[in-house]
Amino acid sequence: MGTSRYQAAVTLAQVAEAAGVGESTVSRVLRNHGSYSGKTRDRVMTAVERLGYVPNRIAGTLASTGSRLVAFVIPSLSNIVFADVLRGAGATLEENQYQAVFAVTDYDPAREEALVGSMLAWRPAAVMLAGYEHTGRTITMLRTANCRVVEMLDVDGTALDLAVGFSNRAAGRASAEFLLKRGYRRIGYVGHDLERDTRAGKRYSSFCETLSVNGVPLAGQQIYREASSVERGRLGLDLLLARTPDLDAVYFSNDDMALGGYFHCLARGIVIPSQLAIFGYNGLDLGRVMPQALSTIRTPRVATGQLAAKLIVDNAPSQVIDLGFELIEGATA
Amino acid sequence: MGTSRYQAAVTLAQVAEAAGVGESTVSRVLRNHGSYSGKTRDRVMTAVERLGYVPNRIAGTLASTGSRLVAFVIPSLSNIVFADVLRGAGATLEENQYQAVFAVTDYDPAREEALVGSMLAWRPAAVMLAGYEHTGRTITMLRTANCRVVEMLDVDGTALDLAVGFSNRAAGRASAEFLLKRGYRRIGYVGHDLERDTRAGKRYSSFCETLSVNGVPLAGQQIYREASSVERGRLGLDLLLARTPDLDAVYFSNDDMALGGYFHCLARGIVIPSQLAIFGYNGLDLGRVMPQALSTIRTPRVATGQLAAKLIVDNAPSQVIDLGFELIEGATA
DNA sequence: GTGAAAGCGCTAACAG
DNA sequence: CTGTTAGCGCTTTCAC
Repeated sequence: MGTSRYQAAVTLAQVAEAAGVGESTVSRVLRNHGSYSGKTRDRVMTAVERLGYVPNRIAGTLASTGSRLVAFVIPSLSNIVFADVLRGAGATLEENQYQAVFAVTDYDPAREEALVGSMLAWRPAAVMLAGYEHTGRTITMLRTANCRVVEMLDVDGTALDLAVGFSNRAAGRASAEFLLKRGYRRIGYVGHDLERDTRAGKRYSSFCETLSVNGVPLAGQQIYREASSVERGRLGLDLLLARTPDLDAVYFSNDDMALGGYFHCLARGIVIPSQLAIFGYNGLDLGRVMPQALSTIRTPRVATGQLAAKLIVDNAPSQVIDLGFELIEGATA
Repeated sequence: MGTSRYQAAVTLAQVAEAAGVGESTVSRVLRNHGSYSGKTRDRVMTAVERLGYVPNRIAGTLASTGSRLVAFVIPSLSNIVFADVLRGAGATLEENQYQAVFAVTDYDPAREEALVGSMLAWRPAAVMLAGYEHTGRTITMLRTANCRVVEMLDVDGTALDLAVGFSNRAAGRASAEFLLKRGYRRIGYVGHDLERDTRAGKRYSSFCETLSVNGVPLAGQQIYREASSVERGRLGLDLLLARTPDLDAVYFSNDDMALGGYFHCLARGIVIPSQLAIFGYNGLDLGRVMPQALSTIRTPRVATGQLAAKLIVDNAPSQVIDLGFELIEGATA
């Protein structure tokens, strides 16, 4: 077993010989492309079955020009957002015999650059990225490569080729307008690494601007340089309230952070929303299940993945598609 | 842009010509394998830079015998468990220039079979699976293929080649023993699809057996046929308590389900743990952040991924590695 | 409807 | 230290 179990793989040539036909005939039958008689098909399939032949896609891809590989270069797998996108794309790609390959950048543009480079070495049909913020070299590589590019989960910027998502700026603005409409005036923010998660950064700045424009500047904030987590949401709210006890509402960078904030309130006996309102972002399922439904913005993550995949499969022309989002008026704000 | 932007990719031969050297020299320099002078290296690298050459790994893999592809065939991406495993494996694989490819089965053995088949077409160096329960054909394909196989997250069974994980049976037993030791005697279970998530099934049966052996049979259960979720945890506990109001503890199939149960108790004013104890499984970070820390079992998911990758990179002999787990005595049970 | 032959772009001997 | 030469296993003309 293991390393010692060597067994030369069956090749198409062997199948051809066993079936007593030419190689190209086997290839035609297997890909159901071109013409062949029912009789030959049976002979080929019998040989395939008997020998346990598994086509070698590496060779197939090299021989034909285009590959059916789609490369996802995403910031994180722990963040359910990207898992949702991948899930959305999965079905469509699979139906069309595409294969997904992926790499994780940890929100680091330099890593993204390196990973895009190594992905391109597989000559993928498309590269799928998050957002518009890439290094110059990443952009150059992508432009030079003969492949489609989809920038996902953002539409606030200039697309390289295709873009599918929604406006993070609009989401930040909508969140601010909602809190203002509800009458909150002492509003704080608890967030995670804005520099690297540029989409969270766009929501934040747009949120703040909207508050300012309405004469209600942000009353306090706690921003971590690390990734978001339930724990940082809880600690962040604790710290923020220690500095600014008179807040009446807090906007969190996402639902995970908001859940942490919710837990903090529960633990400290802070009544939601009368004493403190909480607002999140993402619209995760768990927000609906909390004792008080989380007020948040639901983003079309699965749909983004689905559409991104469909655009690639259909070889659609370059375009930007805004799928919008939905504001959930829960019970926490 | 898009589909119209065609640009034949630069090949190694072109680089060789531009640098005025042979193809194999370029290959050696690029792979830093074999010997070459500093002078030629510079000429090659200059040409590579100038032409923007990106090696074609498809061709490289076909020419050399072994591929550096590792295929992950996992049940789900929404379940953080598998994201953790992938995260663990990612770094090691990357350092060693391996590329991860993946496909999602949705806990369906038939889909697993189909996906393993199409993965094998890429001639991966290894196929990474969850658990031991596979169809006969899947097993045959895996045995016939000349590649390593790692079954992850379980050690209760017979490994095909390599296995890395922990004992789900032991985890179920430990959970039961813990609850008994704490004095609970009216114990219920709320779970998700046991037939497909066979690891959850093993925990369940082992949990029940342990209770029975100790003369405290399971007092009630609510089992869904669908995947786990916070929502099903909450609804499940609601239904279970409606039928069996006198429970003093509930074992959930995982932490997500347990969180749902926790939310239900909060919403209904059920005091934890005096009125009802809650016990989960997985040891997710959020369990520590809940107002009352969740009592659960922490599994080494990232470590499983890391080790699985390391075994492949090191081409280790066939073996089964039990990484164990840790019981977290939280505040909910 | 079918086969022969020429590559796809690279790596891996093997000479030199 | 470097160039030449076979392939890797398949797809794709192009004849027949």
